[in-house]
Amino acid sequence: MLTLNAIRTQKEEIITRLAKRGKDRSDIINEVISIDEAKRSIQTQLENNLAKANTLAKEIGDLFKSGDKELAETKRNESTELKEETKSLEAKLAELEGQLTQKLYEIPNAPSHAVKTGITPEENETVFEWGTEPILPENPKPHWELTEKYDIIDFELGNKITGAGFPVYKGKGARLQRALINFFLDEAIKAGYYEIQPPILVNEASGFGTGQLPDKEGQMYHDKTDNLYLIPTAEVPITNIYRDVILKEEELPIKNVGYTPCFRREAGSYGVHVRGLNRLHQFDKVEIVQIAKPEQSYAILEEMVNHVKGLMEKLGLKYRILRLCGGDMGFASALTYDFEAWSGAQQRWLEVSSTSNFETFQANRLKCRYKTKEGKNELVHTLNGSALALPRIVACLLENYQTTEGIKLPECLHPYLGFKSI
RNA sequence: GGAGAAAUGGCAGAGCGGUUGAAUGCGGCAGUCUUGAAAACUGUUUUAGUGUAAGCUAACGGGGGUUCGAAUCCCUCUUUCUCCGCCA
Repeated sequence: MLTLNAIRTQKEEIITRLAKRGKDRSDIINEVISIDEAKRSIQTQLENNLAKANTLAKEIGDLFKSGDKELAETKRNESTELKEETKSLEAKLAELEGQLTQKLYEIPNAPSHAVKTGITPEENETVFEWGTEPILPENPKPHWELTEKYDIIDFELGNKITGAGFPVYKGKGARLQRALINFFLDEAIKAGYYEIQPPILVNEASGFGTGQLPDKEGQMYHDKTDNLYLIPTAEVPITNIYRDVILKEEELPIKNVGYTPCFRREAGSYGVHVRGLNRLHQFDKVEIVQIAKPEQSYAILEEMVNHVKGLMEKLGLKYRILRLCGGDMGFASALTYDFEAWSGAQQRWLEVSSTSNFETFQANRLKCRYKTKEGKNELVHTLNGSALALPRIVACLLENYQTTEGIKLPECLHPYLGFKSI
């Protein structure tokens, strides 16, 4: 969430930046400010009361010791009265605090200055393109036909075991998954990332920390017995490592990478565009996460984008990079680049990575700070990106590398695969 | 799953109803000494809110209660440890 301090001191700027999401939020910002003012005034009264009560308590203690029972009794009554008042102030304060956090939770992150105002995906800006249209045989097959033809991914079997959106990878299909995961992890490690294998079930506090809760409750699978959530992305457990942590300045930036399965309920998605691997309930993803000092975070975002570019180019997949417009960005993001790979047989772009700077939005919820050289604690910036999400990469690899003699997979994967083609 | 014990500052570890935001030790930081370092000595060393500031307030796992007053008593939740059972 946005910091109260930012809302108080840079109100106009925040309103301007929020407007990039295509909706005016000045009302809610003003509400926050007025609730905060009311809250602070109550708080001052309450603290004065408590100070009085503390003094009285000390006096009473002394009076009892010196044996002046009568005066002690008088003061005791005085203190009891004071307590009534304190209770009602506490109740008011709690209520205002509740309102305040409620409002703060409703406000999305303020988009960075580089972000274009807009609402729909059509308004995203293409900032980079690479690669050429793959040369395919006559009547190229979409991946869901190829997976069936070569018997490498079985959607029907997944239906039987679990349900739609949970495919079974078989034989070379399973090995391709494993190869991609290892390839992505190794590339990240070469780039200086530290590998983490986190839990894939997280508690409520972690869901709040990265912003999935309270809003996107319905997007996650929830185990009610133990009140745990299946992660929609490794971002959740990996970023939550730093919840309630004060880092040393020299530790930053922290670069972590982790492979996890990801689970998304995808409530409300349907239609041809979700066929095959295009949209799944369970999929594999390698995620890169960085924790940075504010002044370095945008340079780091570029570095992360370059890392993903390198992966796409080694895989030889035609792709483009979009800078999302305000309205298409996630709730917590200040700036997001989406990578889309070209799917030769479907003749459409598929999103394969989303790389974002959250600035202090997550850090504020996480209470993740670092101690500056001057000894002050300041919120860090958090960033993350998919590097990469597997299913659509697999779809594009299968489609774009299909030939009449089989699917000839790119060279960078050969050492990981143990074979060259399917 | 059953039985028991515990949770205090960066760490270790006192305190068990009234100058205890918290003894003591270690660690960290600054200084004295030294050519430099070590040792020794001296000082300092949590976070958040509020206020121009002095200050005030809150926090001893979380939440609630008793009391004029709680780290200290009571309830509850969570976590950790030990023993037993089960088990990849």
